[in-house]
Amino acid sequence: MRKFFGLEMENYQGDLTDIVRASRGVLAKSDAPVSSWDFPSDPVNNHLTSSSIDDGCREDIFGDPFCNMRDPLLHELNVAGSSYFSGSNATDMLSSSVDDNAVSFYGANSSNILPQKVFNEEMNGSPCNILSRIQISPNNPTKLPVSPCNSSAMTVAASSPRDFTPSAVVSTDMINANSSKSCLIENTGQVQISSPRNLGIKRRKSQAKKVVCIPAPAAATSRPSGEVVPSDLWAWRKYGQKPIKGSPYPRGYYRCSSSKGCSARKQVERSRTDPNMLVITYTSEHNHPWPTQRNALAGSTRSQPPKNNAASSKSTSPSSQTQKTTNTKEEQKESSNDTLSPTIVASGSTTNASVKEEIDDTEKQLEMDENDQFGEGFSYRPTLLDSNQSEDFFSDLGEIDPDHLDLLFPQGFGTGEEEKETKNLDPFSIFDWSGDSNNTSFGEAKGGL
DNA sequence: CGGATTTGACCCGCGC
DNA sequence: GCGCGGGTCAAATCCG
Repeated sequence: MRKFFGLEMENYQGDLTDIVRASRGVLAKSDAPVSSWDFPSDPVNNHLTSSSIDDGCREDIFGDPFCNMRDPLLHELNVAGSSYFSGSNATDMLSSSVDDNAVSFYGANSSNILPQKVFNEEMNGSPCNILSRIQISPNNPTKLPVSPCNSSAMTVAASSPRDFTPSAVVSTDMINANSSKSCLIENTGQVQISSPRNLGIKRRKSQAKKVVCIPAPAAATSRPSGEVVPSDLWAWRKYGQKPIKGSPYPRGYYRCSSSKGCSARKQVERSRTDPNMLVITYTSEHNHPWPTQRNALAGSTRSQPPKNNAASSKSTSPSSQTQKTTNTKEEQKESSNDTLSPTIVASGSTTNASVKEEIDDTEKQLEMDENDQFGEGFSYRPTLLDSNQSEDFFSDLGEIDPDHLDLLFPQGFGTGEEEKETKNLDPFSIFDWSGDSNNTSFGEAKGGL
């Protein structure tokens, strides 16, 4: 990353201050040598201190309205992010005690830590998964299964759905390594948002944005088909796609289809430098409760991408033309599946640097402050965990079809009650991954929920 | 048939 | 004022 950062610094030098404002974690990156690409021999020493990590969440200092929010999605991401390190750099995590949950999880059995090389493999775009290589210890309930798939490793630090609390913290260094350089690039992308032009856009939008950088569920180069992306609770409908200047990858535009009239939107695009990374930008907010039955109102997400030639032939976008037959299709499919990878890099509500939120200015900040968190603000509802709704939600989670879980965790994680418990640990379909065409489709997973 | 996806067209803000 | 680029709309199409 150092190397990476050097490059980025050159590219975005003038916007460093913006980076600082946007995310201390990102800022820290400039000083943190940790990188998935240029990993220090002694990651522990080179990583941020745990204190910095803990403070990392104090983005409220920077006016982060999301800092206190409990977004299941973000928690999911958050936890996942931690999990990623379990396989890649767990040692570092343990030493830094980044997250209580993570610690409890990892601390229980550090022997399962994957070698650094595994991490490196992952970060180098190897389609295969750390998770598949992680051994799940039946004797260690806290250690969660790993999903077979993709670049993201994932484990859940929480031992139960209710453990998805803000306490779960992803360190910025975790983010660094976790997010890979592409993610960092996207972080610098934040800087771009801070550019005059982007300021204008923000002004126009007059909305806060939350950016999440996650490993792409499917590498543009390797996954024939069947890749499945874990999803958040919301149903999203794609309403547009545009080629983005300077990026070989198009950006997909989604709006919430969980409820009509919901203004929540998100943008999904691949990192321009690392197709394995996806950048999801959330804008606006949900104006409705969490769907207890995900996609109850939404139609099915297409489990199969449209025939390539059909869409490709129609494509007239110059920049995306070539992508159509390669990355674009996969990306779209990923996007349609709510592109939320378990290895999401960070959580705005807990700490992190990779999830960033942007507020135009103090005025915007005030706007956010004035907004009811459940109304105008991002509705990544904090109430989820303490409301009846949340209970409903989790109860619904308990309805996950065991068959699906079997598909997800063919290796199993023990037997009997323990196994059942494990199944409940994936309320957000975090482990709903499929590495082959015989996938447990997203749609199926949704049905399970 | 309802809902999602695709994609060209349109709108808007910004820089020159 | 014009062009560029990002964001959105909406008709056509696809899919279960």
